[in-house]
Amino acid sequence: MTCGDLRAQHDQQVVTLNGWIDVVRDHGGLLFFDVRDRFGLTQVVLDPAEVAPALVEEARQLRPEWVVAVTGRVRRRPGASVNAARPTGEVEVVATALQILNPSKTPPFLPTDEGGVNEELRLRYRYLDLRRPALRESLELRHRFFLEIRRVLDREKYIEVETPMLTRMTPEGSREYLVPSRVHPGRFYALPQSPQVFKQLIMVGGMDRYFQIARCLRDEDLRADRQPEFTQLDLELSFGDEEDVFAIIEKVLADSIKAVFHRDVPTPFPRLKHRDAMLRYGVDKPDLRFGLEIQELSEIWRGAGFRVVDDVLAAGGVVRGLCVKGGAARLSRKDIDALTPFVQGFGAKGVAFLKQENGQLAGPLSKFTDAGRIAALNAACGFGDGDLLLIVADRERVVCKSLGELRNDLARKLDLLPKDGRLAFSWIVDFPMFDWSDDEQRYVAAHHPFTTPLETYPGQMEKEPGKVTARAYDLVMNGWELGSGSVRIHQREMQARVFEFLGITPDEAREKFGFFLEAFEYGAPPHCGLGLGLERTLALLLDRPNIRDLVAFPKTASASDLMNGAPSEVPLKQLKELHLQVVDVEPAGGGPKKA
RNA sequence: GGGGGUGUAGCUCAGUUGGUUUAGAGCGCUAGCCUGUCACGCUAGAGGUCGCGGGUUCAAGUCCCGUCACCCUCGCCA
Repeated sequence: MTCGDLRAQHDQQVVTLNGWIDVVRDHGGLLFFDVRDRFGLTQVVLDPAEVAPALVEEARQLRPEWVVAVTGRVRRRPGASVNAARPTGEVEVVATALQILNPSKTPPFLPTDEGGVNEELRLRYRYLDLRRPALRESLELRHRFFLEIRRVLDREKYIEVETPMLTRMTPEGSREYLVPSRVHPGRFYALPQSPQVFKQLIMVGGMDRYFQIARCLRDEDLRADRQPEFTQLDLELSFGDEEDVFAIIEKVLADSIKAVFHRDVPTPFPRLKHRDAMLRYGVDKPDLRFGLEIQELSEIWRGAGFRVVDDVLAAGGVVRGLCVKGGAARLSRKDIDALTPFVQGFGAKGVAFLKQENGQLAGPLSKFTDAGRIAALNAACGFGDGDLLLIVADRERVVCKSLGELRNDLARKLDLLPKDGRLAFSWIVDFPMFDWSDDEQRYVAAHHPFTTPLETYPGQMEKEPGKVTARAYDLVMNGWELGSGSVRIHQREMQARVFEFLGITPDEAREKFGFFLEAFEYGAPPHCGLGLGLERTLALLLDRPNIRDLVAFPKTASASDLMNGAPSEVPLKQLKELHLQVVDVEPAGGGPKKA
């Protein structure tokens, strides 16, 4: 019997409840307390007229968070004392025996504290935080969501296969956590940034349809939507293509979101070419819940005499803008001025604007705007009376980033986000195969080097690498990247060409992933797949601003665990065993450093 | 590595231009009273190195410098 079970139908039953004292209401004579467990809350009553004085005395010692076992008889509450606000509010348990299983110190915060508690404190006492309803709900929904995903995939003939945590470092990709080998001096395992290599080998191994709810670890700087370890739905299938991946992922999400959250997910998800996403939304993870699309305005402003614009266009840059309908009145001069430092944060020089109010043009662009340009703007984006046009001129990359971030910022400020809990999923497709790296002065794989390039003619990769698209795709929802995947290269020759183009020599390739390439010489099937961040998905479904509350024991932005103190120093003896020596370490703790 | 924010009682916060009484409030805690509460109520009490270190000043929670922790973010995250 749990603390959430009892109803009027249990009247007169003798039950024992185990749980935590939630609150005590001592009336001097009558004494009430609520016993709480994961399933609910039940009121217990002691009446001095009915029970032994010793029992009442013992009950008076009770304090919040003590752990008890209470035995008593269920009874319907007298008329006016029914509490309709609680599922168990029709009944109470008349205690006949009380066992204190464990007292509790006064906790730094109570599960019943409604208001915000400092997150640092919550993380330090995470086991207390877990008693709070919000976190309990998160973990229960996480459990049910994962369970549903497994059910759907099982029905679709996918099998879950676990892959190693102690694995081999992979070149490229994110920074990895390393684990020193005791047995092999100077050698290290890496913790997997994802099961990428293994899942492809599982395809070579003939499993046909694989998935895993897999832990991934990345040693990169953290954010609200990034933890050093997180959980992915990792999936791979053989003898299929993009369409099969889209179909199964859409099914998994639609079915499990319907089952667990009772929300409808319309399928198929819309698809957007990467190039169009960048043009229209400035980012590769657009929030499609609102419009306010970016407008290409280079040709309209060309030759208008605006020096900044002319210089940018002459240097091969672009001019783009956002047309804020009704924005002339909604954004004050002060609001608009504040946008310049905002976009400067993304590398732009500033924002120029044009306002039309009662037929009058205003703003720095007005003196460069003749009637022809007004007409052109009207045709391009419907710019008219009462509207505000914000433009950024710069290199394309900077313009995209600035306007993309500005678009999201304005959506918040102008309240453009629908409040209907809409889940705007989309597939971003046709990614470029290669990105030019200024740092390394070479092309790097945009997704990863096992992604199939899609050449428009043989040899395009070598001739026009920047124009080759990749058979890679991202899953985006409400402006968050939830997952990404690709059709993998399964033929040795194509893999060799990609490596060669990336400047990975055959020797290097053999040294770094020889085992992987070798596998592909033994009958690798065509295959493709995807990895989907499950905490991010849950955070969006539950409208949580960060993913920490989807994880039982999360880490801080500096990758510390405030509860157990990880990462910790280790005894010298252990370092020696691992053939490690720590150098250049600052004195530990917050004390002053020795001169 | 860069930018922004926060740090005062166990918790959530207030604290004016640097100075007035002993740095406050609510919740929690402790004690007493209370027989139908359910955030029980009433009365009283305890509880503070103002994150830490330095500096300016007759005087610092308040100003300056440094530092630590946490949050948000840019870079980064194939």
